[in-house]
Amino acid sequence: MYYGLVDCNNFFVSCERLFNPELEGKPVVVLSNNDGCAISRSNEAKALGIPMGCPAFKIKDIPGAENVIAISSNHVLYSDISHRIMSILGKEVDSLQVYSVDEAFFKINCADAMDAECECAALAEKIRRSTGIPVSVGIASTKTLAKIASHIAKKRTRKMVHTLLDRATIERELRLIAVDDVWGIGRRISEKLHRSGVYSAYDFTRLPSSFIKSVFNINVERTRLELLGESVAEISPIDDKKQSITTSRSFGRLVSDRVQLSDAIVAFASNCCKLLRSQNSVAGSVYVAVRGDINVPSLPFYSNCCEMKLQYPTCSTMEIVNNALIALDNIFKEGFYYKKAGVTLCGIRNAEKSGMGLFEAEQETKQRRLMSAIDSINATGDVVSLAADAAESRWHPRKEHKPKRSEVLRFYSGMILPKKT
DNA sequence: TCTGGGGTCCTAGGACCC
DNA sequence: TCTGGGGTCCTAGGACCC
Repeated sequence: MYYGLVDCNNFFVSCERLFNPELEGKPVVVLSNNDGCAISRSNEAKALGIPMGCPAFKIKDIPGAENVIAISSNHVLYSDISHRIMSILGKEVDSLQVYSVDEAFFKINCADAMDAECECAALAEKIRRSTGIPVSVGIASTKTLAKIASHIAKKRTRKMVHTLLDRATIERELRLIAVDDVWGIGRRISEKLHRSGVYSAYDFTRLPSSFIKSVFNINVERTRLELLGESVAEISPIDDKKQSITTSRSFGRLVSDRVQLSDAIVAFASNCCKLLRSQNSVAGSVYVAVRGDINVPSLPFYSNCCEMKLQYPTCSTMEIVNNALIALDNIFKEGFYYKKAGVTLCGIRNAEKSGMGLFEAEQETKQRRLMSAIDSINATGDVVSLAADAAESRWHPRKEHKPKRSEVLRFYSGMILPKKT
């Protein structure tokens, strides 16, 4: 049994190219919310040296990057295409684990590596043909090695599939890979590893287990075992329910007005509640955070947060919005300029097993009926953007590189994308 | 002018209980 | 006068991911 990882190539850019074939072969970046920074780059943009997360205003200063095409992100579109890809995968493979919007792990029950490679090549081709999105597949004996294999397919061999099973080959590859690039080793841990003279993934595998467990934690040791071919990260069972739900945004312009900030909090909290109800859950607390802009040294910086425990677990927009506004009152300070705010719902549990008293349960059921009626009325709208449009608030994010809506619709209606049921 | 948004998991330490 | 030890639960903060 092997592990496979399907990874969509330059996913957001590839999605945009579906609707605008003129973007093929050109350097393209997709920008984050508020057109802040690059969050997806075409191979041509990567070749120009535009790093991931590069602030949008710095891109034009990179030599050769004057003609880069920048596009405001459209996450609704990307999520739609992602669902289509995952549903194709779901029909073709065993035990699919959707890991992110553009990645999924699965099990391969082939007798030998050759068969596995053929099967995965057919799978990648099927996805490309039916969605137009190019993907890379990594095959290995553990999930961590499958990640490395798909990385090699993307960056080095430029083939759809790469298999990493032979022990000697694995060792050779691990010597070439920086420990920083291993899945599960982030900035902090790699800094610490560097201080111990560990730079390559291979060096990392040579460290004693006891050292890693005492200096780091069990997850880092698991990563080491996975690199050595011992599978300890299983395919997790599919559970779509979120344990926390966040809506947060950077604002288009700085906001100092309490009413505008409240507008944003109401919209964010409402959006969280809509998501909460869509997974049939209730929340135990609501957490509100606000912060200034650290990049404007001339203004005093302030950031704060406040969590409100709800009287009983609920999915009621009214209840949650009220508490979010109380939380905002607790932390709002007059005279400061705010760049970002967010609302998070915590203590999420199943609505049926929420452990409420009889009275609370009755109240909650009434609220839930009312809310589901409102949800069906609003089924087509987006609470966050509706509120923003109505108030024309300063906090509404900028999207100056948005493709014309008519173009997207025209492509969209003729496309392969699935109808939502 | 201008630097995203949304998640998960682990751990240390405090509170509390017996 | 004398002031333990161990278990469990919760939470804040840190680290990671895409």
